[in-house]
Amino acid sequence: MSRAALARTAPEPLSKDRLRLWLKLMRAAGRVEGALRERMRTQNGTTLPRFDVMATLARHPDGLRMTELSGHLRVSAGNVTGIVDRLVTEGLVDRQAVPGDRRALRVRMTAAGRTVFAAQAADHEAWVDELLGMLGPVDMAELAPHLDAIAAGPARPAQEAAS
Amino acid sequence: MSRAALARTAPEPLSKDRLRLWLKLMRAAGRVEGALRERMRTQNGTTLPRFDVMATLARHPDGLRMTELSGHLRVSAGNVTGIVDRLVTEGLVDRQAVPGDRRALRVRMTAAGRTVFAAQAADHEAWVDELLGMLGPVDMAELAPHLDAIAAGPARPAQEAAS
DNA sequence: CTTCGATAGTTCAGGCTTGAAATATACCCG
DNA sequence: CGGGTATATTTCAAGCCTGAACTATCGAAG
Repeated sequence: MSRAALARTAPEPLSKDRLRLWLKLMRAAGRVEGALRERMRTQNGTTLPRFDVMATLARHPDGLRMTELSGHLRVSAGNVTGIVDRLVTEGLVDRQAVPGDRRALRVRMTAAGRTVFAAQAADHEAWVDELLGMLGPVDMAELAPHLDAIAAGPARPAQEAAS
Repeated sequence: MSRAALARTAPEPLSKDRLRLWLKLMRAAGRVEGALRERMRTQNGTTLPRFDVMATLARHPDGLRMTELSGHLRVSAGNVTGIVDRLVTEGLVDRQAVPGDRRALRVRMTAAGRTVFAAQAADHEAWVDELLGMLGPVDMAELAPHLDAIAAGPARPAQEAAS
């Protein structure tokens, strides 16, 4: 078998391939993210993390607690505190007490925030459309499941995976 | 049929699809990067950026100038200054004058750096192999060209590019 | 030789990010 | 009720990262 023969001369090329693929994945994500960050900064005077918070809040008109925000964005709670602080200073977002729980705060977009976000989101979508313009529907259909699989993490050793 | 009908009510779903794909790409890269960062920190006492610098220097035994390092890593020159400073403090790397040019510095791994890096690189490869373990050769062959295309950036329409 | 634009590197302010410690409040159990 | 554990949020130190300003040197053109 060529598989076995290959294995004899090159014992484990697969892990090297995965390393190379990881490099490609990083470069692809980095390129798009870098371009988006730079445009957000120069053309919209904001940052990607701020925009991400706004985008999350836009999908939740009733607001989210800090913890929920941190969960949706997959960043640390302490980080969200700082970003929301800045958005509050800019008047795009506000924090309100949560009736039943004096520990918690609900973050919501202000009216000004909604207006500003609408413009930013339109630009953002156009930029992504441009930056990923080389991908047609077929390409995306091919990519998406793999990316989802990577994001879902390695398949667990049999027994636990069964759930 | 339903395709055409859909297109009539939703004229441009493609940019939304690209947005969704960008989200998936970010999540995939973020998941792997986060896992690698955490393991690098807890198990190797280092960081991904330091590791990246070491990995680049490992491929260039004669060393690289700061500018070359910054170019290979695609990060700003100021950033590289800080990371190399820390690696110098740790004794993993050193800076030497470049004979013909008194502005430039050549950064090279020390003997200690090579030893430390060898262990880190082995762990790193194993972790990537695990984190991307759900991808077989066929999956990677499918992914790679798309990722390269994204990293290469949008193809410019020939005419406009000229202006 | 002098001047002047280009290049190598550092420094700096501002912002993002994490993990850990600190606060304050909630909830549960006896 | 009281104590103990868990949760929500903030604070902090350390590090990463960028873009811009700054210093020093180079190289070429007079």
